[in-house]
Amino acid sequence: MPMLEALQVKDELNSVIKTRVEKACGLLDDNIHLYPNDFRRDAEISEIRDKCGHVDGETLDKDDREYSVAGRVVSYRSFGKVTFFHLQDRSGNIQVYAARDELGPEAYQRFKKTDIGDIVGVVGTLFRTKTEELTIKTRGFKLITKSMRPLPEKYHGLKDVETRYRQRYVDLIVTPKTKEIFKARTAIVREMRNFFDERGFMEVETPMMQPIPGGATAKPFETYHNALDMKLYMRIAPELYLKRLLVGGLERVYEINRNFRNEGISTQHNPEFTMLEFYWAYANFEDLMDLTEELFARIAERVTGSTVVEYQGDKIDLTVGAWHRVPFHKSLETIGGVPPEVYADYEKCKALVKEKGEKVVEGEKLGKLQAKLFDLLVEPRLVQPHFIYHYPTDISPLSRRNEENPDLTDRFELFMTGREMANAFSELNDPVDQRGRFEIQVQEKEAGDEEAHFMDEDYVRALEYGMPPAAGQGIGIDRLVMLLTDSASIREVILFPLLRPEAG
RNA sequence: GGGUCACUAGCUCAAUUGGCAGAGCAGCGGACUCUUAAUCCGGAGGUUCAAGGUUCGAUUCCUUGGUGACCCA
Repeated sequence: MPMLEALQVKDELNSVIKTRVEKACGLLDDNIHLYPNDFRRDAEISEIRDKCGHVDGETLDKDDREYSVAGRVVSYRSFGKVTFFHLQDRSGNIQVYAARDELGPEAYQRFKKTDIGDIVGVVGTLFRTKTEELTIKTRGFKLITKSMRPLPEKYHGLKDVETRYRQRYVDLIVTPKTKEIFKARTAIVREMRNFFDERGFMEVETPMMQPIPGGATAKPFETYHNALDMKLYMRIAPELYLKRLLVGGLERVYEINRNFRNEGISTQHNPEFTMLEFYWAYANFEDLMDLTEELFARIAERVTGSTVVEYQGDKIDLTVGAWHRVPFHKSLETIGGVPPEVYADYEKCKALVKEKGEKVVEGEKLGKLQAKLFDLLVEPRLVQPHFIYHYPTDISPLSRRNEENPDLTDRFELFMTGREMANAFSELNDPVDQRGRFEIQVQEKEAGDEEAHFMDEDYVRALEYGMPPAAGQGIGIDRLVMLLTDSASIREVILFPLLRPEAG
């Protein structure tokens, strides 16, 4: 039996798979194609439900309209001469009834070889069972794709998270919530594009492989181009390229794409993640706050049906106008409980950071210490949406200085559910100031800070041509999807999260 | 990077103080024409994550490693 050997997976041929392979061999012996591609469906399951979900059984019995549907067999209940099963396509599930009296003995005998997990095509009319369930009565039946592996248990489903992530294809078949999350993810991104397109923003794509990684404080992945004999970095942010486009006169641009950061993995961090970044000429960071409220409220409304969303037991109010706006220093004081005489004093600030168990690196600036206090004492308490604005200049190397206090920048970060959701600022477009800030970053890099910025001469040159005043923002798409799908881990909203190779 | 926990049949889970490794579902054979976690009868299914150690005897105790989850940094 060459088929059997050909299908054998050398170390995984358990008895269930073996039985299915043998069954497949039997089908081939009867000249039944295991993987035909000539069945054409004329309806998706949700269309049938939309059309006939409310039609009563008597009316259905008078209607001899036949539907052709295709999908995966996900359950099976056989009574000998009659069988019920559920068929699942991308749009939903429907029960199917197959009876020997309807199909004829030979066809029914062939049908009985169907396994759970097979993809089949069914042609039939609609009726209601004794329990009033809308059901397709099979007149014709065809195997479309033979499944060699058993699906997880029908009642408990697939519980093991490792298997769910590694074999997402199985998870998508058997866990309805998984499919919902990724449909929501697509809807969120689509809504986001609509929002910016309507406002005259142009979607662009900028390099993901960059000779100089920039635009964020993060450790990059390194790679190498052989033909050019050149070291490259996977981008940590598109920012500096998008702002070059402002110099070029595009004025309103956005990009939704992947960033890569060579840092730890957690329930909130995947090494590759998706960001929206957009840049808006002749606007400032306060305009961005208004726009952000509109954006979030609209997406939440369209995707979940409400501007108040439930996240891990908290009700988060995204309604326009309900958002809080608090200056960075004031948030340390009123939310973090750090008095001004402490956060404004370098030594006292350093002592408090150490007391809270965070280490202090030699030569670290006051702004960085304040940011550490913020992360420890303020961020976890920001459950409802908060714009925290006027960040210290020395941790904001690409932001425009505040006109009244040059030690602060016109920058905000957006927090909710105790985590950062967005980072935004009025852009620094003074090339002299920008060069100076890069130089300070380079010094920090030389002092051992792996996350400090590189000098980017071409970016400074671009600014020297003149970049219009602008505001720009980055929003983490994965975290937004987590929020709107009530997902506790970022891995739930990434189809294939990064995992170590399987053991063995 | 540190800590805690988990890993047993295809899936979901048991296994007393260290004493023959089990159940449900799926699958297989049989009965069954309205079930939906269908039901009934029968049989089958194991490198207990891996390697080593202690022991007469290890799923269980110890060591090291692997993978994952959660918490902390």
